[in-house]
Amino acid sequence: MQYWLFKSEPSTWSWDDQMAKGDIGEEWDGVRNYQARNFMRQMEIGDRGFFYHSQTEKAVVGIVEVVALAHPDSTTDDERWECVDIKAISPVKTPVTLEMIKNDPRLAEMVLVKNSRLSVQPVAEAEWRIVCEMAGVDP
DNA sequence: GCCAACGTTGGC
DNA sequence: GCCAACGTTGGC
Repeated sequence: MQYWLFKSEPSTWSWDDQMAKGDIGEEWDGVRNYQARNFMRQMEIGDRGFFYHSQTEKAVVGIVEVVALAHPDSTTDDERWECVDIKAISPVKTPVTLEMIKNDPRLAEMVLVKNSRLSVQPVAEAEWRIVCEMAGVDP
């Protein structure tokens, strides 16, 4: 089991949009970055991830689960691009803001801090537990 | 709205 | 295969 972080602009695809899809989930499409795509190829069914709102909110707002392995991205004919499907598991009790993450020295190595532009990122197990604790959800 | 950081593209 | 130019992202 691995952990991930999915970043989205709420004006494009928000946590509310994701929850509205229920257990069926939705493609994490639109990724046009090789690093992000390669991480999605590594994902397995049942892997968990944080749903992060960039731009206005800049916070982890929900927990998601991978429900489909990487497959061609239906929004393009370009066969280079693939994506997984994810479904919402639960919202967090307390959104964990980027500021909170930056202020915790234990999270200084998070990709979110080190490479803020990467839209799909791996999360270390220790980081997962710490952020879950801050968010008030079970790891 | 600005700007820094980064990734991608294309000419050589 | 290098590197300059360009486009995009995201924090501030």
